[in-house]
Amino acid sequence: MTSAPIELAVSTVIFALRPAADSSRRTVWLPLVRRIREPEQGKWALPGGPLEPDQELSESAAFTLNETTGLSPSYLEQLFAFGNVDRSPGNRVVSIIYWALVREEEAAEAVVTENVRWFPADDLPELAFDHAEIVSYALGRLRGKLEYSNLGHAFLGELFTLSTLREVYEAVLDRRIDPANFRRQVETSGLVRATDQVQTGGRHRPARLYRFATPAASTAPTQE
Amino acid sequence: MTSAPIELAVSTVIFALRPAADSSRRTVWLPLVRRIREPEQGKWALPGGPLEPDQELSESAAFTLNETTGLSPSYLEQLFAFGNVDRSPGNRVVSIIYWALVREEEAAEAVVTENVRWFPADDLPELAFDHAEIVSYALGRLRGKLEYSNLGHAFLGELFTLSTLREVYEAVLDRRIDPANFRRQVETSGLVRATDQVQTGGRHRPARLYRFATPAASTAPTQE
DNA sequence: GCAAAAGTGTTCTCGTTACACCCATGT
DNA sequence: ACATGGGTGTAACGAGAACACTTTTGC
Repeated sequence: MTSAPIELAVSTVIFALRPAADSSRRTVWLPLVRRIREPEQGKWALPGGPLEPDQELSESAAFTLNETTGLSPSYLEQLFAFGNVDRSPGNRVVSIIYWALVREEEAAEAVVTENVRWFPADDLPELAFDHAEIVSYALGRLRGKLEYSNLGHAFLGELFTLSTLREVYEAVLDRRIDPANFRRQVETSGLVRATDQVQTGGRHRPARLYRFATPAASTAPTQE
Repeated sequence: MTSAPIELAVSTVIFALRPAADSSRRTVWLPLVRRIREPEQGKWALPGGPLEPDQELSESAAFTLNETTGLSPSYLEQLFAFGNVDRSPGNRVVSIIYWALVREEEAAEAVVTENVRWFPADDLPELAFDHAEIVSYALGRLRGKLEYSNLGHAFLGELFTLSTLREVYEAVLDRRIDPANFRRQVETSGLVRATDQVQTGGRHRPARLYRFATPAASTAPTQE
């Protein structure tokens, strides 16, 4: 009289910046996969899969991320473990959710198939299971964390202008930021260092290029 | 050729305020259980156990908490899922960790046996597995969260003086706080409401009693 | 020259800190 | 009376918001 074992899965909320539908500016997008079997067949869901016995949690997240988008994450962190008894009809699944960021330059090359598609974070289709709630929670974490860390790093390449960095913040936080104040805040934060290069080409004064002072941000208690 | 399944456990870091060893003021304490079998037999560990198929994650945490201390938590929130491949010798265990607060008045009645004992958070014995790392992470969360929420609620009864509340903050954050400034900050925060009662008995001016404006704090994405 | 974004300067407000000082009670 | 913590007043400081203004490019 052994009951069915509890299934343990790892799924990932993957964020990237992409031009908005009206292409005026960038907004937050994420890739979803269409479920090809029951339960919830046909609905869109977060990429993920069962945890393998010899696989670290973050490895599992990175694996499904690559499987889905063909990309490598520039940032990856555990979000939360969702395990409500009734979150999946018919079986008990505990999902450990990660969230990841990928650079815009790379996200442009991401794989798109019949069953893998990118959606704007503020205009999602109906999602399977409790995944809508998960995405909403992940978005909150992204916004919150951007304000007290150098998370913008993960969306940008090595060199960038302060305008570009500001656009990242405006896209994620979905509000305008005063360029003058933003400049001072970033410069005094110490997270960023000016280079002696500038970016020309715009119909205006060239912008100085910056780089991040620290290589990356990882705040999980363990680097698993 | 099926490999051993991954074990899924739920453990809890339980915090309470208790008088320090020199009894001068209160500090943070937590209960640990002694492992009575391998692996890591004899070492102290966080209370926990395997997740049952029909049990919510938080139910499992509350169950082991009650089993260990005989108490009910006034606050309970998921902390993190620890799942490194090598964190437990011989088998693969993914532990979903909760952290909990219990009121001082109740914590005084907590069960203590040969294999269950309370320790000061800043003077722990050698712990089993990665539990020392887990406790350290939980302490950081407790301190961080205290500063931007009404978490102090969970340590206190319904009525309290602002001095008592300040002592909670001083115990958790382990630093002195200016009473005058603390008073103003709390009063303008709106988290607290003055009553028309005072507490007499001290050899000084009676202190006004306050109560929290909101019944409780729960910030997990799901109330599981 | 003009538009546009880069970059600087200035002021205002508000929250935090430090600390002086008064209040009300028990002994 | 006086010690003790409860409670109020106030000035200094610093971070952030608002916005005027100057600089340097492309066209």
